[in-house]
Amino acid sequence: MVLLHRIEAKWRKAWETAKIFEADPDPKRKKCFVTFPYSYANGPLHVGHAFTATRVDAYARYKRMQGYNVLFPWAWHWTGQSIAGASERVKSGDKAFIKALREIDGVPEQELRKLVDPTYMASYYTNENRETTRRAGFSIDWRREFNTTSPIFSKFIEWQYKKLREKGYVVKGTHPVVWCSKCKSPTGDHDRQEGEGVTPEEYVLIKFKYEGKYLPAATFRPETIYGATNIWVHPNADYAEVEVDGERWIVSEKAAKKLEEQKRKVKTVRSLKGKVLIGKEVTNPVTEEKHMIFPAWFVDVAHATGVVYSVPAHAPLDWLALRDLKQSPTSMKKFGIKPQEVEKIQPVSMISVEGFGEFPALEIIDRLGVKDQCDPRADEATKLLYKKEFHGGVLKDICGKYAGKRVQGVKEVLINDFKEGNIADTMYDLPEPVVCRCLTPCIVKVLEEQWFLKYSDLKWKEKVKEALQNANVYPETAVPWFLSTIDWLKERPCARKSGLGTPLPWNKEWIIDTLSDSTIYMAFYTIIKQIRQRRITPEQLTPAIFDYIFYGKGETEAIASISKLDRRILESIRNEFLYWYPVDMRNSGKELIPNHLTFFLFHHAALFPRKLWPQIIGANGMLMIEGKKMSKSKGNWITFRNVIEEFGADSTRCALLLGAEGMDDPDWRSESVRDIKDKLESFYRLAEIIIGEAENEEFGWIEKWLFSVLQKKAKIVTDSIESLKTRTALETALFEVWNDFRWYTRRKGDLKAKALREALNVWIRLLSPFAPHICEELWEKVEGKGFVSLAEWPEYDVNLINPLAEESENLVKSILEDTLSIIRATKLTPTKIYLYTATEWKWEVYQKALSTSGEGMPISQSDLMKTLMKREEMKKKASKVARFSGQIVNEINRMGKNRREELHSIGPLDEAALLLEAKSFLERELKAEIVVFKEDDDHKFDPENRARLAKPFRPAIYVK
RNA sequence: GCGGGGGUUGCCAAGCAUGGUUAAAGGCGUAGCCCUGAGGCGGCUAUCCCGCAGGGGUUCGUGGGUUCAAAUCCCACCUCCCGCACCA
Repeated sequence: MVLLHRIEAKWRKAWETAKIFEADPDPKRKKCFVTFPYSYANGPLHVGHAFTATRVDAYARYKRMQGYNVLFPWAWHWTGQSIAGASERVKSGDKAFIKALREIDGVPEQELRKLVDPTYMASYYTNENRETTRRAGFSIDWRREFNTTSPIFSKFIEWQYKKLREKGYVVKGTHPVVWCSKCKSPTGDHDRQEGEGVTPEEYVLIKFKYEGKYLPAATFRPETIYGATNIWVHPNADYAEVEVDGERWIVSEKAAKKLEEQKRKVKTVRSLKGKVLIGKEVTNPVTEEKHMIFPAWFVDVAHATGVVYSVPAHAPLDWLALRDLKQSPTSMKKFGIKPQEVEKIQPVSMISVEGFGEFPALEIIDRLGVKDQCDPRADEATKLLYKKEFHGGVLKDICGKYAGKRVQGVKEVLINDFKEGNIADTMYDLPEPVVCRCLTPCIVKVLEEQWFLKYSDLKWKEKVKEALQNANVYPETAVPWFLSTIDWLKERPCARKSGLGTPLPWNKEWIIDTLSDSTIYMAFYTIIKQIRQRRITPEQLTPAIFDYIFYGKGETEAIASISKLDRRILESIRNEFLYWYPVDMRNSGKELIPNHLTFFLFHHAALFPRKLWPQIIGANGMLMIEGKKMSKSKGNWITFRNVIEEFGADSTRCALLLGAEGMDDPDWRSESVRDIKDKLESFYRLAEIIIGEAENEEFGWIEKWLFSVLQKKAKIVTDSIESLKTRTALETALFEVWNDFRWYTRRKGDLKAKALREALNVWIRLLSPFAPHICEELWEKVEGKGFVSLAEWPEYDVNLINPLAEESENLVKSILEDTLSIIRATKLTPTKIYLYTATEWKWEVYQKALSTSGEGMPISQSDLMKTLMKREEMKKKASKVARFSGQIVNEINRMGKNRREELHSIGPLDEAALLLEAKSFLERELKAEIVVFKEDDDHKFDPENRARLAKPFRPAIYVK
């Protein structure tokens, strides 16, 4: 462990001193620009960040070794309200929060009290996390670091917004939000004490006419108005007559207050109790029928208007309430209702739905056995029927112009028609209570003068889809998710009134939404270095300058003089942008697909020409901790810093990458990190031995074999990293290659060949994107000069592929395995093992069979025989040939085409020679004498008559 | 509800887009042996079941189907996880 830490510190320093990760434009080299979504500076980096970032770094390092001029920059996200919120919690002395800071984040006491200042908090974590990032060994160009509240960055964001507005992508409008009247701000999910996931719902209010006024009854099912039979109000609740936008409405008092928050002009005229309304009549604005107002205790005045209309045929609660009412004539008298008024009310059927008769509500009540309106199953019945009728319902003849239409299809149309005819209005409300963390019940507020990004714009969406198609997405399974997100996105509010960030350029009291800071900021990385080096001030960064840099717009000379900039500087910045852009690879957690990554595409599509759109987009799973989701409250929060200190950077990086790829969620287990650490240490020791022992120039079969399989492994690693399959890549580079080295060592019996050291040289390079420090140290030992970080990536070399060598080793391996299997099955302890290699004519038959089945069609034994019998020598032993060909036809047919071609191209093996070569190895392994015969050797020892079982690639065995 | 991704041999996890070389990579764990003063590390062997000859049998969520051949293709079902907006 000490060793690993020492190595890591050494190379971290060496890289920084040599500045090898600082990337400047170089027209002679291909470039590669990779980015990681900057982390939010309200806490320490955790192992989840580490997983995603390590994937980016491994890719960056791999590309750099391939000769690309790689730029991997890093920055810090300070904007938004989380940091403000967090320091607020410190200020207010939130005990649990402070405890977490102290114990999980490891904030020292003297720093803790300074965190009441949000800017201080952001810079505190930025410093912490920068150090963590350094220790992780990420190959970052630090000259381009910035945070998102810097004045220069703000200028860039302002430019972005001006452009978007010019293109009509930023629009003004209103928007309903869950609102806390005490905090005077929207109450997001994380700010809630109660009501997680609850969003404002739009209710349709059917305006029943009542004495020159309106009684607006709230519903989600306005189509049922054709089945209305009466109105329900709560007799004991408080209602009010109010003036709403010039009309007289009667709604609950609570509803009146809510409407005020929803951009309506509301003036209370008088208060009244619900019972005042009972027994009165209203007019159905659609059917012009008269309905009486009845009392109902299920009506909740805290919900929408506190007025509902009754559709007993299709709404279980309405039917139940009506039935309850009919059964208690006394209560009706109390309200002055004649029992016959209730008696005469019959359900009106107006939706036909499969599986139900005239009155679905009645049927479903029977089926579920609902007792009365207080029975909790009443709710279940309502939901069930609603779903049924919505998806499968058709409106009946009494439904006017909507008759015969499906409920699902006609609903929107009907609502619009009703609104236009002043039959209906709408209001927002919360379907379930929401309580703010400050314990205030929330309401819905319609925010005015809200600014929106018009993600609903169909032309924009089309362009984004092009951008998506233009990019390679890894894994590909993420594509449908992107597509559905693009389709689903609507107007999105893009400015808030609180938190850190850039004010809207045309309305400074609004602050630009934090997610807009992360859409095209990669372009900023390409220019910040020079802006800083040239000491350009924020004031100089006018929109015209950005237009020039990003679009090449305008006369260089003129633009330069207005901003008091040297023309050459301006050109140089423009060129640097053009050199690095587009983004070649951006990778993030999959949870950012529905927001950040899609917005990233939206804004690029809107602001940049096609050739500057992103090239590769990667998404990965969410890190789990010992099988559970990481969360501070569960206490399984693991910081990146801590694991680096405990296990070392290389072990951490490898353990993370070996966890998962694609969109699978990797699992962090401390046990497996320890294993990886041991593995790396043991790899290090093995490498040292190989380096130390290399002395001779041998390059025999086994060396050829090693280099051949190494090529294949290099190819797998290369192809895998290329498509961001980092797990496969590392698994191959570490374990699979290791197994090849093991087999070599075992076969060879020593580590003295210089060729082995050459192979190690390749191995170190294959591993270095993943475990860069340890590989750097070994590179120094094996190569003596330069950085492995800049060494040439081992490309697959087809000239080193040696099928014959591989097949020879396969032969030795399978002899060893088969013999062991025989020993196991027979429980013999052999003293002598006889091997019999197949005779020549069998090889001829075998080759013939391989070649005639070349086209991938199965061969038949009879066809094979026909071909073979053309030759006299074969005819002479026709029965033997027939028996043998029968044995191999199936086996060959079952091979893939490639395998057949490969075996055919190798031709007959000199198995006897190969086995003699491997004799001492086999004797060592099997602890018995090995004797090799040819099948047709007349002097062979073959008491069990096994020799005749020999087949090509499969010598017969006799164990004694 | 809508949308997305999964269910593989003790565990983690490949394979599935291009069906056959797959009882199914690799890692971990477990057992035996070797190495070592001991431990760790390392090496070998085994690890679905059966087997005194390299073999046989039964497997890849469940149930059907296509095919000479299916973990891989088709259909239905069961089941787990994730996202759903003013939060980053």
